[in-house]
Amino acid sequence: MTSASTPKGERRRNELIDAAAALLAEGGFDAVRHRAVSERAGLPLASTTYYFDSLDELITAAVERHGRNELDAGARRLDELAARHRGVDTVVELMLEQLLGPEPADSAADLDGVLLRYERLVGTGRRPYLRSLSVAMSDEMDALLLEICERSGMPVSLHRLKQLIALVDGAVVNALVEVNPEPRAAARKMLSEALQPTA
Amino acid sequence: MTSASTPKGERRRNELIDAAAALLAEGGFDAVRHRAVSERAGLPLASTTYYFDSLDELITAAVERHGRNELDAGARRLDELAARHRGVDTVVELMLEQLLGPEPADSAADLDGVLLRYERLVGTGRRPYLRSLSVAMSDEMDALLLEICERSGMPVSLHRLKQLIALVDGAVVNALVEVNPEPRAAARKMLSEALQPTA
DNA sequence: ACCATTCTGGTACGGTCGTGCAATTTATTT
DNA sequence: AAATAAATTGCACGACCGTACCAGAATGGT
Repeated sequence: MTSASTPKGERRRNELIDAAAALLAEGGFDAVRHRAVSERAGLPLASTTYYFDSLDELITAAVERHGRNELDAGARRLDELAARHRGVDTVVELMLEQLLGPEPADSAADLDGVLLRYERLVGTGRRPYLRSLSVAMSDEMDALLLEICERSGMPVSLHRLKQLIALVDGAVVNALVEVNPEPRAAARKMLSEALQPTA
Repeated sequence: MTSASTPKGERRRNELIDAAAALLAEGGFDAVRHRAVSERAGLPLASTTYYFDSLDELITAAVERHGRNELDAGARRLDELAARHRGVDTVVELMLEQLLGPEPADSAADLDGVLLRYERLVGTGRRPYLRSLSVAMSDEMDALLLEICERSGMPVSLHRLKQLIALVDGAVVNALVEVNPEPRAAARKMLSEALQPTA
């Protein structure tokens, strides 16, 4: 069964997705297992196979939930963003917050969070069933970023935006291998330089 | 035992690394397993645990072998590269060849090859034991690319080079999620625009 | 009341995995 | 050739995995 039909069933199914999304955020794709999800949700193992035809489907739901949470948080931030001129540094910070999530106090936690976004990108390469979902979420992210720039008096074309995103993503994946990885700082530097009026 | 002490042992250990590197290139990190490696090398299962203390050590050796092969091939290409002025398009192609490997005729094979490079980058995030190795290989790659630009009459600073690499890497990881992924084409476009004298 | 459908959860099967270890083969020394 | 040491390997243990199965409980329509 791929979807529940009673309200209670729907609630349980939902709890499983929440648990799966949390595991995904903490340990990546490999952490999303039937047993781990069911234990986390406090539900029996068999409930995971009852509500999801396969593990792939469960993972898909977890990716969607996690992405949706992030995009919603981004949209909320955007709602509170007044339209006014902003300096480069501020815009950079807003974009990073959107692309990498809000910066946690613990820098190790930041690494984990950042890691997942890029595991999702690369992991989609070996998981074709995630493609359409990933594409849709990327498009939403693009729209959010466009709006941020717009409202900050620094409008950019979609084309230019994709350059900037590539710059951030590239900076991050390269920073991930460093002995002391600070992907956010690396991305900040790249983005800041690229947005500077001119050098 | 982490290293063999007889010539024959050294040879066998070497065959295991070759097999592991091949599996890595074909199926990513998850494909490097004791049993798969031993079968591929035509050696008994226990030989993998005899020559390598753990799977991590075997994976490390495979990553090193694979990276070394690629860097050596790059160095060989560089040796045959005469110093003379080249157009942007040509330099772009040379850089992509270095960063993503030579373009195979089969575009599906290209995807596999490209995927691995980025699995390695992101995978290093969750495999700290690969960090120092990955850093060293990245540095070698930087040197190779610097030299390519130099010999093509288009010298760049290390700082600028890192921007260009980030651009390529970012374009690739974003292209990986597309319904019809053409990471090389996406990277080519980005890089070409960035190197254009000015628009 | 009934019954069909939906849901629940305990359990087990067949599989892959990393790894430890005793036995065996091979090499070296006496 | 015998004794000793080193290198090699067959094998199995325990863990974890996805998933199928099925008896029973809850639910909702009649």
